[in-house]
Amino acid sequence: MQVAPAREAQRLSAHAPTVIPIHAVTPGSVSRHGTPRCSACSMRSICMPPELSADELAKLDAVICTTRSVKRGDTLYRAGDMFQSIYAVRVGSFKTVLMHRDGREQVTGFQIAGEALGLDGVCGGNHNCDAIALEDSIVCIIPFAQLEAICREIKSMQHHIYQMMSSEIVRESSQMMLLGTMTAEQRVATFLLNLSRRFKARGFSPAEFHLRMTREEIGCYLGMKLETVSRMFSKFQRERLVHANGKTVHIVDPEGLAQV
Amino acid sequence: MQVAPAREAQRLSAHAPTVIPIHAVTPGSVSRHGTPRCSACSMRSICMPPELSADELAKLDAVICTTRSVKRGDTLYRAGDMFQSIYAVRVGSFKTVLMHRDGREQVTGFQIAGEALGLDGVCGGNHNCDAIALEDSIVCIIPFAQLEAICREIKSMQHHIYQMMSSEIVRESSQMMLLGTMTAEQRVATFLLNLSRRFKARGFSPAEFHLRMTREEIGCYLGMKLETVSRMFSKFQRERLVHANGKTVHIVDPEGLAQV
DNA sequence: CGCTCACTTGAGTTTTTTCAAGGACCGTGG
DNA sequence: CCACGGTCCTTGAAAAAACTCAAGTGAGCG
Repeated sequence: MQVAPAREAQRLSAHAPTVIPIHAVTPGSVSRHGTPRCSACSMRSICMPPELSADELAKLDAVICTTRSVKRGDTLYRAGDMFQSIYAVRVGSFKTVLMHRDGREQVTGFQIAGEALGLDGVCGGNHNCDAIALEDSIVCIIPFAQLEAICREIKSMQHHIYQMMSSEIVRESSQMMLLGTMTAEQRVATFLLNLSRRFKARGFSPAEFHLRMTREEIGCYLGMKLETVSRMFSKFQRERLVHANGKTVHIVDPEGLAQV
Repeated sequence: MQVAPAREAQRLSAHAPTVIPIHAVTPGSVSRHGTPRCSACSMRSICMPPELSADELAKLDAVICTTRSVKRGDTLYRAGDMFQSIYAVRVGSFKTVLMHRDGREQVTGFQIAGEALGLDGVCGGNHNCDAIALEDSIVCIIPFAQLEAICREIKSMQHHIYQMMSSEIVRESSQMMLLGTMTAEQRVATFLLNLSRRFKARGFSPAEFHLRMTREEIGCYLGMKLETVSRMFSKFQRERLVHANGKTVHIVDPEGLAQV
């Protein structure tokens, strides 16, 4: 079920754990990652506030000067690691996993291109969860101390960072509602529609996409067992709401799915 | 079960939805709320970074110049209200409630004295949930635009606000883990221990306290029905872990509770 | 003093999990 | 090119957990 990474990276690049102003990404631009400068980055409209001057962009370029590749299955950071930077996913996708002492695991989010990682590390100075690449991925490294300095100078950047963090709070609230009040069926439907919406917002098909995560990871995110996730996929298939073949998903009837 | 508000307000004043540096509050100081100036506020050590100069405090005083009383059951703000300020609970306690179109409700947090409210409003410019007082309460009003201005000047304030927001992200992650992976028994145990810890951090008894929320609100926060909450309380009572009489809770065996 | 609201408890039902088995797909190496 | 091993996915049947419905109790308030 693992398809060519380059194409897949693009397909999946439209989550929204930390809400950032979202624009379509022209296909092809995502994989062009030789330029670590924000001023030349095709994803700038996704990561950054829109109203930056050339002068302000230059300041950003001076700070965000490195990227990092993370192979599928490798960690970008682990819980307990010292916090120094936040990250913007440039290519690929990640999951963040919170681990309890007794071994219980909770996937707290899936992040794709244009989305932020590591905001949980600001408090306490250590990362709070593991960030693991779901496929070969590339992130921009944004040293937080320097970002703070920029935010003291550029009002719109300051506000943007506050908005990013607030968006993450809101996203997590929604996920709490999902976990606290929805049936297994509703959770899976909501999950698929959320993915769909994010893909659409990036200019990809909202109806057909590939999942980079396993049924187990989905279950771990939605608070249910992998078998239950699988049963819900089968149920939606019987009801002609979704056509799923392994990790390939085709949403046939989005309205029907929303009414589940 | 509603006891004299003044005493109760103090008892409950030790949650930690948005983690803020926590110190004991000397009894009596909380209800002395005629002074809306941070420089003279007995809770400053809870709300503010410790290393502020007199000059910096003066700037804060100029901004945080109003408080607001909210009667039990009244809303501090509602979902959809325009966002202008964040709030610090000075006296009393609140719940934040997220409502789905179909009527489903999720309590996303309980906030007590010294804790922040409204950070979810930064993104989008509107509040995202309802904040409802669990008892007669008083909040400090902190206009966010002015707070941002201060943060551009005072580095430690800037970092403090980032930490507050990050703490809220971390708190919500933990709640997702609770909702996603724990049994009803574990959820209630975790809830009680969390309350206990927060009370203790404020100088109140970690072993004995009053709940300001109903079983239904607890259930709504923990993703279960009120009957299930009640059964867990009874179970803990039978097992001599907790002695509960209505809203009065006595934690008899914290270690045992932690091992549930 | 009576009413209402919150809480407790029991019995039966529903949902989800657990355990188990089998099948599909992928990458590897012969 | 094909066989093989591992991982992932699907499905069924039984068990466990939580919910629903229902009844009854107790405490605070007007």
